[in-house]
Amino acid sequence: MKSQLLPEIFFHLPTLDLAKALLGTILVHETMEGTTSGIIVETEAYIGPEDKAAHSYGGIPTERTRVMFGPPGFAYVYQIYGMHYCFNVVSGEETAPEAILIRALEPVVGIPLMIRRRGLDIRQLPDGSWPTNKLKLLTNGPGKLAQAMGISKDQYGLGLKDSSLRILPRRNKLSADQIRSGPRIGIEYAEEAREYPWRYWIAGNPYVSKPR
DNA sequence: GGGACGATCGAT
DNA sequence: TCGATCGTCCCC
Repeated sequence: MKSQLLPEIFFHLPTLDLAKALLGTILVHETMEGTTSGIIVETEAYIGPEDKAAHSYGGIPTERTRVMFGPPGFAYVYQIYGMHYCFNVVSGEETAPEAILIRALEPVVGIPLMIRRRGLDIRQLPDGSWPTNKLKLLTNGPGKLAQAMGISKDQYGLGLKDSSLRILPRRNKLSADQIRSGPRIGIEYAEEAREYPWRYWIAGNPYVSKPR
């Protein structure tokens, strides 16, 4: 039987390739409150030290960014605007401080727990399904999905291959025409780097934060 | 020690 | 378009 875990080499893909390869994989988090999971539908690559938008720009590690300067496949979690957390997959070898921001998920497991963590009022339809227009509010943005998944600084540095926070393989490979790309979000300050088309998402997926 | 700011979100 | 809210970073 095929392993349910990703092979170690997966995380050693070049960062832009890994940012695309992560689309369609499953992010799982097991906590005391319960388990949640979702399909990764949107990613952004940050390629320090040359990328002015990357926290590793300039190549000098800080206490916050030190995990980016280690091997790939570990969690880089940081707080932004004093109130939100963002979750990243460290990529690149130890000489390359790179990471991939996970920007949106399609909820799969633990939807009631996600709803509770997000403080929203979302109810099942009479047929037992969830309304997509409401459900997307759980995880269509990096701060939202971290809150829904229960990800905070406590998960900083966890190995993503097989710990309580892990990424599992997708069942079917996405074809190239199912992947879209464009400039990254919220980095207007980054001069020439703001144009780099390093945001990737699944075409037509309703859970993407900014569908274009 | 102090000041400026941010890979966001949600209300207006 | 704007305010919330505070850890991080960098300068003094």
